Amino acid sequence: MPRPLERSDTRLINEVHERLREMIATGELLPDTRLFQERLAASLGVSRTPLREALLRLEREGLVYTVPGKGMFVQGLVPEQAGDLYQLRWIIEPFAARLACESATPEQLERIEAIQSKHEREYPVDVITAFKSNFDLHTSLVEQCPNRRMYEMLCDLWAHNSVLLMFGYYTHNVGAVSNMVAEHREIVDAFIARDCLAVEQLLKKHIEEASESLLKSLQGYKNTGREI
Amino acid sequence: MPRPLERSDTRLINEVHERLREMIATGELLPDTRLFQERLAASLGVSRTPLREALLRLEREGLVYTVPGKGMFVQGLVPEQAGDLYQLRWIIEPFAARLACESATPEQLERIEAIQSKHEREYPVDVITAFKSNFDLHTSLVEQCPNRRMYEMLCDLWAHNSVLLMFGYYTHNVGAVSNMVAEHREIVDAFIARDCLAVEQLLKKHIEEASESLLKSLQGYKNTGREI
DNA sequence: ATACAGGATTCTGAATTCAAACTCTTACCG
DNA sequence: CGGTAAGAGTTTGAATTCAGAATCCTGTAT
Repeated sequence: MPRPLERSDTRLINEVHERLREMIATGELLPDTRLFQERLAASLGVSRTPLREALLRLEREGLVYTVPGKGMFVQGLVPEQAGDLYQLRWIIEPFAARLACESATPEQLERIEAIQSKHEREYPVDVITAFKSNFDLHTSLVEQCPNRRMYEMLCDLWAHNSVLLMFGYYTHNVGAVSNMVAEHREIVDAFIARDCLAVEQLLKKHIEEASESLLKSLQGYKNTGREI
Repeated sequence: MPRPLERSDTRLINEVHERLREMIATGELLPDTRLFQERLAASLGVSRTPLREALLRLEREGLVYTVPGKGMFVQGLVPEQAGDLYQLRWIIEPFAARLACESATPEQLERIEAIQSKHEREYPVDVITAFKSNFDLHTSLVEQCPNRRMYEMLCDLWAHNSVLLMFGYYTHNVGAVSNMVAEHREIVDAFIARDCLAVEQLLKKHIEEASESLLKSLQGYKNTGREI
């Protein structure tokens, strides 16, 4: 009997959501940009219906905000929110990484090592690549977390966090990247050695430091809105 | 100058979302119920557009799931997911309660005491009221948490958790409610005494026990779908 | 010149329409 | 009798349309 192959989710909302996330994370859409639905939908080649649905997802993820009768805007950098995000990551991510480490397969360990090696080989790089690399590594540390809901929450936090990294951190203080690579290496080594508690502790410390560094660089940040 | 009064969000999506959450939490819509958009929209007195948008929110909250070309269904009780939810609450909720306790105002303390007293006075009660009471108390403990994103996450977790409580716990093991009331009293007393660390510890223990109790009662649970 | 009023224009929120996918029924064939 | 295929009827996903709100522009009065 031919296995009942499950069809993939071809709804436009997924493509649009993915694309908008990317546009925000890479700075193609700057903070406080007003998102005119007609134009934006046209530029993505879809109608307003799937666009609106994707925007609602992004709203829940904290990447855009709504002003009721007026429209939706790209969420800007509110230092206070940055603190909230890092606090959440600080609580959840190390825990998730420990769980992932406890149930990691050899293939997973190889994958993580590969990502970290690439990360190290390619440094120094442009901001976009460094950001992506960072994202990939943190994602790989938790993607085998057996608590799927926890994993999804972290993905959302990371999507939002990306915006902060792009605008507040790398652009103002790129030197800190080398430090980051070294810290990642420590964590990866612990992970591969299956020292789950060490992974948890190191990641916690890493996030603390990243948070401190970002919040410092956000001092006096002034964002400038723009329209598409 | 007349203060620029900010208009409230009157979008239908909010009403519909709220109402559907309630219908799921109270069991008006049972697990695995298929949600026919036309009929459901009509029964709520709106068109499919705001209904679909509300359903997408619920999907993200984990209360409904989508089968791509087929439709949306009320998320049933997967014991594994119940464990995931409690694990997340265990990590986040005690932390949030501690933060809330640290910055609580006297009015807030009064409010919590009032909710707990009511909770105690009204016991024993029907399942719906007990559930609501429980929800109110847990919500009140974290609603002053300065990390708003954390608070919102907990709201989502609680909305989903409500479904579990309604179907898996109270209905099978109502006796445990009295135990619950006593544990809540301990936590409330610590909160009012501003013993923030005790609040964190007690809540952690409380969630552990609730989780254990629920997972036990879910053993052998078999859910039965239904259509509206 | 500036502030305000009024109307044209644009945009959102919601309803409706449309096309494609899915489901259910029934009829036909092995 | 069981299985399969055709087609009618639903239902979804997406586009379009519509009404009301917000914005912008212009003209007038101070």
